[in-house]
Amino acid sequence: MLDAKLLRQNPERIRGALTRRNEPPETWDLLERFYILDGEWRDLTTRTEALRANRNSVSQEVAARKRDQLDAGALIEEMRLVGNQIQAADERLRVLDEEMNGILLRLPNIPHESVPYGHSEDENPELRRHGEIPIFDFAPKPHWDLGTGLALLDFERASKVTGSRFVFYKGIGAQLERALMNFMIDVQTRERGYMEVWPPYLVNRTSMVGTGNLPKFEEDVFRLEEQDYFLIPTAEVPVTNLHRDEILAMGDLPIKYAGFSASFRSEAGAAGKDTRGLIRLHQFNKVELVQFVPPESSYEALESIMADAEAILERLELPYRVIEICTGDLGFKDCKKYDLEVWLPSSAAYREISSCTNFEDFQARRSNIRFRRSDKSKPEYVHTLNGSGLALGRTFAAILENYQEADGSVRIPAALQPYMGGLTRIDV
RNA sequence: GGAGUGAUGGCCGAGUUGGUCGAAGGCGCUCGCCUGCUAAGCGAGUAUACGCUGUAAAGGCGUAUCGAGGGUUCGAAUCCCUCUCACUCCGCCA
Repeated sequence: MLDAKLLRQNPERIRGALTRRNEPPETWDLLERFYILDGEWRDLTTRTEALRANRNSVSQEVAARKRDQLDAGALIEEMRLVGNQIQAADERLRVLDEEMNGILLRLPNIPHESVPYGHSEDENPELRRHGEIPIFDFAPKPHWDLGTGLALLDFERASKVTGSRFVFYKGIGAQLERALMNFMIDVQTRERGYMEVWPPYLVNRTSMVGTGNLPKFEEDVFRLEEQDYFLIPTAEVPVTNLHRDEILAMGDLPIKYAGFSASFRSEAGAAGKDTRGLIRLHQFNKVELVQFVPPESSYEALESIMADAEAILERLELPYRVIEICTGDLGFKDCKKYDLEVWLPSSAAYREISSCTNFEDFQARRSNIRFRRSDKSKPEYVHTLNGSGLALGRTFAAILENYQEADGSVRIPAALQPYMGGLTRIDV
């Protein structure tokens, strides 16, 4: 969330951000509403605190008189009235507070000045491409055909057991998914300085609010009926919340975690989109990279986190491109974001496989994650970042499609072979 | 799931016949002194947020915070209620 002080002191900056982001009128209404509430809140706070100060000093007086065996009845009576006024004011302040906080939690982040202006995803600039797009002398099959043909994937039974948008990985398929997990985690922990974490898959509401997944996007996630717990939509949520309400030492930073988890998305509103295959499931696996850094180095960290994700694609020798997200396509909590998109031959298109984001202090402020430069200095908010490194399901799909052969068999990328017991190809 | 105990400042730990408690004491930390080095010793300091005021910085005044929320009271760390979490024992379970 944004700093309430910033809203007060620099309304033009906030309005500029909303303009650049192409925010709908509702967001503007929220902002104007905030200013109205804030005026009343500050006025009432000042007056209430004066009443409190008065009551505190008179109460001392009461204590003194009682000690001296003097009558304090008049003072007590007077303070009873003051107490009533305070109570009424508190009531109103609580209401104001709640609504203001609700607004703050719903106002989007301010895009970094370097983010290109644009209205929608169509205006996201492509920064660069890597790898050779494979040329097939046959019609490349989609991964779901390859996967079911090789008995690696079973969508039919998954929809019997659970429902649509779920999958069973089986046999070599399950092994491949597990190999991807180990490969990705190993690269990030052994070569790129991340600490491995395996987080809870359920989190409480406070954690979801902390990362910015709530209150605005409740329809996108799964919630337990009997308890206010949510299935994590990404490991970003539990891993970022690891340090909620903590004050870190400068020497601890940067903190870098690579977390493996299943991710759960309700995909509300995605009816009809990507209905086949591994691209859009209610549950998928992902290795997520999360960093906590001092503010001055967060943009450097964004570049490095992207490089960490790219390392996986490069080692798997998958063709991909990098795009930068323009202001109009930026997520609610993002300051700046890059997407990595992998080539999928069956659709002859690049598809998102990783997204690397700098949130600056947006999440840190919500979840109260701070650090001290030295023992004497005041706590400051850290900057948080994350990036997928990578989404396993989409990587699985990309391998099947890019490494397929005319007969429907699939070669195993060299980097993965040690994780597959030396297997070099999956034969029909 | 049943029974019980507890939650105080960076840490430990007093305080529970309500008032002089933002909170004793110790440890840690910071600065200064002392000191061949180290250790020890001496002195001072050491929470956060918000509001008002104000500045080049600072500061000043006030309010709130003793797990969270609510209540009683002129006044609550201290009394009452609800919740959360931790620990112990029993049961169950991977």
